[in-house]
Amino acid sequence: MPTKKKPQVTAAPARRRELLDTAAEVFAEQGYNATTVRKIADHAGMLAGSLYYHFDSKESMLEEILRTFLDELWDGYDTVLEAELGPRETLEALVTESFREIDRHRAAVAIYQKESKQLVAQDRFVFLAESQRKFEKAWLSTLERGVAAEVFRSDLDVRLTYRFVRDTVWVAASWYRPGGHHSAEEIARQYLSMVLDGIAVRT
Amino acid sequence: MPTKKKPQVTAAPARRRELLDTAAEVFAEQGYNATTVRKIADHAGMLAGSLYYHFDSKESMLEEILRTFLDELWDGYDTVLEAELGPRETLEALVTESFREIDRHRAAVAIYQKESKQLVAQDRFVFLAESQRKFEKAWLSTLERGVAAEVFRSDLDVRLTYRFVRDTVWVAASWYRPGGHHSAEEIARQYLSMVLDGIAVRT
DNA sequence: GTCCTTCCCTAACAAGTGTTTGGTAGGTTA
DNA sequence: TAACCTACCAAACACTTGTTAGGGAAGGAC
Repeated sequence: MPTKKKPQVTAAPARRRELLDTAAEVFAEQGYNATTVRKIADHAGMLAGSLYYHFDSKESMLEEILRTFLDELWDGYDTVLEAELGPRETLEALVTESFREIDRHRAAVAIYQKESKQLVAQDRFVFLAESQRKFEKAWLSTLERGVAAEVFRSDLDVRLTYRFVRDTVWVAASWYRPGGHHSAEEIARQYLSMVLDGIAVRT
Repeated sequence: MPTKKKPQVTAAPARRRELLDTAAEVFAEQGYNATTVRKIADHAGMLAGSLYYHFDSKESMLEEILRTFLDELWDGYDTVLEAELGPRETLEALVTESFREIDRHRAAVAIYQKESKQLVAQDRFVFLAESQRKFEKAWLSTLERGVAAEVFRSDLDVRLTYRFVRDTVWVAASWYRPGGHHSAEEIARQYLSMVLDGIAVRT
């Protein structure tokens, strides 16, 4: 009774990565639901059925794309958090790191932004919810530390501030294009300047 | 040769409005493509085919939802712009007006945010592109006036600032729920405070 | 009563969906 | 040469999709 053999997930999946990249591109551009496996196959220069040699399902492609992105994101975030910088420096580092991730995983970030809300309800995507909780905890505690240390304003609702900073950073993925006018670091610098000091002239 | 009669679009469409509201709700929650006409019909307590007594197609529902929203949005925006306030007061009024629209058209705004990018390519949704141009012009000129009048900082990229303010405001629709902790005006006030003066303590 | 309009249902349609099955060309190994 | 593995194709599958055609119940107009 020979079980069907699939290519090793753990082994070096050169072609697999290629296909995931093109899939991510199409998902980001057209939306997950509007993307048919035939469109993905078209972009990859093959037929729809051939994708199933590499992947179990369309959904498993999406899962792998998001997992890969979040794994790398948390690599960066954890490094920042373990450095135990001051609140303001932590915020600056987190924002900068976020823009670097947008630079590296533009498509995955766009997909995450658009689809995560509907995906978290599904069992196979619970890891999205876990990531969100961890994310919120990291940011909220940084903001609260800053308020306690009197480097961030205390007259603002912290949760509102959190959503403000979070959204401000990540929506950039919807218009950011690598190789554009500004580098990720330059955008991070200006964003930080706006978030920290505002856009009004100081009087 | 009797042409098929559809209910008058111009006449008072009480039921029509109801159906559009529920459709908008489902579109916003599940995404346009993931929403089937059967789901909409379910939420409205009827069968899928019955929707076609009121509407030509699923797409025409979406169009009417977005058109209605944008019409009301520009009613508010035009009123603000015609008042010819100073740049800072204009920005404050535009932001406040935006949050009021989010309060009134939460579902439509969420749909707009998620789908407009893919819709503008279609002929029947060109009005989205026109609105976007008008929108960008209104905001950019306000920001530029502010820089010239030295009420907004001149060391920031104006286009970046534009996207910053724009996104900052509209993504709120993704988490805002009417009847929550803060009113639309209260959120607008705090957002404006952050955008204008930043979240850092002034030293 | 009859007629007409409004609003919905029943039942089906064709097109498109994700997925499966069996096959096969080409390279590698024995 | 023979056996085998990789990566794909060809063709179909069951199901869901948006949409349509015909019918009928309720109620007001005449």
